[in-house]
Amino acid sequence: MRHSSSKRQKDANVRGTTTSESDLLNGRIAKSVTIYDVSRAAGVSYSTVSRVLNGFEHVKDSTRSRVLRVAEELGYVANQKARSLAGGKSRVIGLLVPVLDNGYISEIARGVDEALARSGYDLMLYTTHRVKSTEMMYAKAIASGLSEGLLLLVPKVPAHYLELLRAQNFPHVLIDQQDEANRSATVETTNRQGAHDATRHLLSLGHRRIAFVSGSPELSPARERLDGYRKALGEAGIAFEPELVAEGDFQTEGGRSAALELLSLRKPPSAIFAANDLSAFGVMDAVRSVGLAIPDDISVVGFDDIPQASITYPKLTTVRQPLTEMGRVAVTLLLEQLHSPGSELESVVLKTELVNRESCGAID
Amino acid sequence: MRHSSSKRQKDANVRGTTTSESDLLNGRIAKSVTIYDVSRAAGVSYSTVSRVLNGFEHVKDSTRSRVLRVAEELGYVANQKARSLAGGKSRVIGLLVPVLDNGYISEIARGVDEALARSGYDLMLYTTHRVKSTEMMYAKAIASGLSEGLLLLVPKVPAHYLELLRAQNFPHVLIDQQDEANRSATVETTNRQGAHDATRHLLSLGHRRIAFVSGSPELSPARERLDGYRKALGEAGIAFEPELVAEGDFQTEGGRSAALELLSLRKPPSAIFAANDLSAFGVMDAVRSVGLAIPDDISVVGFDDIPQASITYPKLTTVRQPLTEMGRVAVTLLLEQLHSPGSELESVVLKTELVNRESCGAID
DNA sequence: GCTATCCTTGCAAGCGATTGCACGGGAGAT
DNA sequence: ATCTCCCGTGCAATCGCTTGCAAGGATAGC
Repeated sequence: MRHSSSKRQKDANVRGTTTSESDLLNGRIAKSVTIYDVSRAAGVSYSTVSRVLNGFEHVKDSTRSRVLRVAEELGYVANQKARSLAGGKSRVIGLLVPVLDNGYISEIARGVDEALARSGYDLMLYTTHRVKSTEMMYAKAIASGLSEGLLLLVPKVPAHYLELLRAQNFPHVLIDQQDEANRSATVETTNRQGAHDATRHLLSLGHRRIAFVSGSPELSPARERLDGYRKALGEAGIAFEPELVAEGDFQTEGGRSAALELLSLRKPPSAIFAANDLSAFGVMDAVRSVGLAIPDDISVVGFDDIPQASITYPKLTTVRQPLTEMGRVAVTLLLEQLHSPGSELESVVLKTELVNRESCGAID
Repeated sequence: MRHSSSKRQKDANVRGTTTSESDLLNGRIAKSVTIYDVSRAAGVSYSTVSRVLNGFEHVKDSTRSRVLRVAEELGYVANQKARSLAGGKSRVIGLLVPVLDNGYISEIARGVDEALARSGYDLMLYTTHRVKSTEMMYAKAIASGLSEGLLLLVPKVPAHYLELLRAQNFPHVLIDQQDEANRSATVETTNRQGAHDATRHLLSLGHRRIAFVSGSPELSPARERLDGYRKALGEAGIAFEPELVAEGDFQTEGGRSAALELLSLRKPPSAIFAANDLSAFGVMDAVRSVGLAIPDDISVVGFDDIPQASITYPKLTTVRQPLTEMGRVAVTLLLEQLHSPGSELESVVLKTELVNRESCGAID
């Protein structure tokens, strides 16, 4: 029953000869310094080292500081794999995104990254590449077991997958997505209100025929924005005209073709509100391609306020979503779950805000 | 000496009662399925399971398929932590970037992500947040030991850090950055040639006073682009005028102020070549802010061809770097190092290409 | 001065996997 | 028919770390 210790002993010796003390002190870390190395150098047991490193309480101060000093000297860095395998924490959280190609996602990711860095967590980035394969996501994110928690910035998370996360009690937060079942923490924005604001802005400028380029209707934010648009119209006593709503897909190309469609109506709109900035860019391009000017002939409004929105010409008037803030808040929510497992699930709704730039003009 | 096996035995039994066979078959994966679970269910030893899972050769076909089937049925997914701890591969590679806020980086990251996904690797994203702390990077990327290799998309990698990587023989690839010592694999583009092409394009349009908004001079691509600009000028018999070079920083703001400076010269340029697209956007904005038109009064050329370049108005003429391709190639290079450790370090130089859009006009 | 209690610390077990070594059995060689 | 040799498989050890349990020492209460 005590062969284990002798095994360790031998092991330590072997390593001790391979990596000489001087090598270590030289900073020429040949293999890697383990807690055993530290424990030997500090003259304590490895469990004591572990306790010190994990901020355990019952350790004599002198011991603690000695261990800390030695660890520092040897250039010890914890092996996260081993640490988490043994039941400790990996300090890694995963971010699941569809793709990496647009400002919307990278801005949120930036917020996530910042907040994570501040809390000493590392970021594992999982991309679904727009493939909705439950198996893949399951396997990658949870079972491979590298991350302690998961941030889901995926348009439409398969219900089955969410169930899995809940069943396993795996900490997670949905970003910019409703949770019908209300059993997951979420971070959303005031989509309806934002769309309402944008539409009212256009109305206040004198526009009466305001078109809407929608997002993919199966996504809740897309539906909410359409709602906001209709509500504002209704309040202004303007009848909703289905022909003024063209279906887009939150992408530039979809915005372009939707706009082309709207522009070719026998009674074209004087303003186009796009469900997000990306499609607004397509709208702008389409407007110009038929020889119209922005904002003189047509006003355009977007949604999101991704960085590109302020470098277009004219600069895009849009509804700002606090993207990086959303990322940061999501991290906060996730960390709360991690730190106090039993606690109530929180959800946060962030405010949108109309950013008035140059793409809208008054009508007279 | 044989207590170990009995320990395993007991362990397996305990688990067997906790997670019943039916539970597993129901897909209600309570804890997590290990190779022990699979081995018991398949009636083989755990090492055989491991061999099958790792595609080892000497396993009877019938055994192999049985194990595979059982693993599938139980929903087994390898625990990467354990796997890599035990000496196996983690199938994770790290990408080190300064920040996440611009198209240049995310396009490359996209290429990296795609290539990685295709090869079944996961991506760990490390952000330096523009802080050049060797310690941090070292600790995060290598010592925490999660990644098998590292992709460095960092403007200026501290020499000390590179040394560390080499000393440890840690697989890595530098993206868009020269390696003076030539001891690391790199992926670069024809910066000099690209700048040369852009300048010649402007010359062919009749421009004689061509200004250059440089990038941060401590970065090799920035220097090379300046070189290409000067070379083209020289070949056209035009004297290099220092006042026509304004220092930028690869950011939009820097581009704006540099352009303002150039535009206020007593003999302002008729064309401005910016060291990258981001600064070109600043240039465009500055040009407009002084009441000039693009391309009628001033021609503008950028470098990179990030996605935003084609949504500006007018659309930006620029030197295209195959960004996603760079990411993909970097992955290829890294994977080669991973798979054949001893082999020669490769470096790749990708071709740039002038993309002629709308921001340049002829001079008459 | 002696026992009860808490503080410190060490040992062993275990996380889930890989892998060197060894062993039994069938195929090919003589 | 006997001897190699290779094939297929199992056992034990190990990766680096966390943590329950237990023991020794110091401190405090009586």
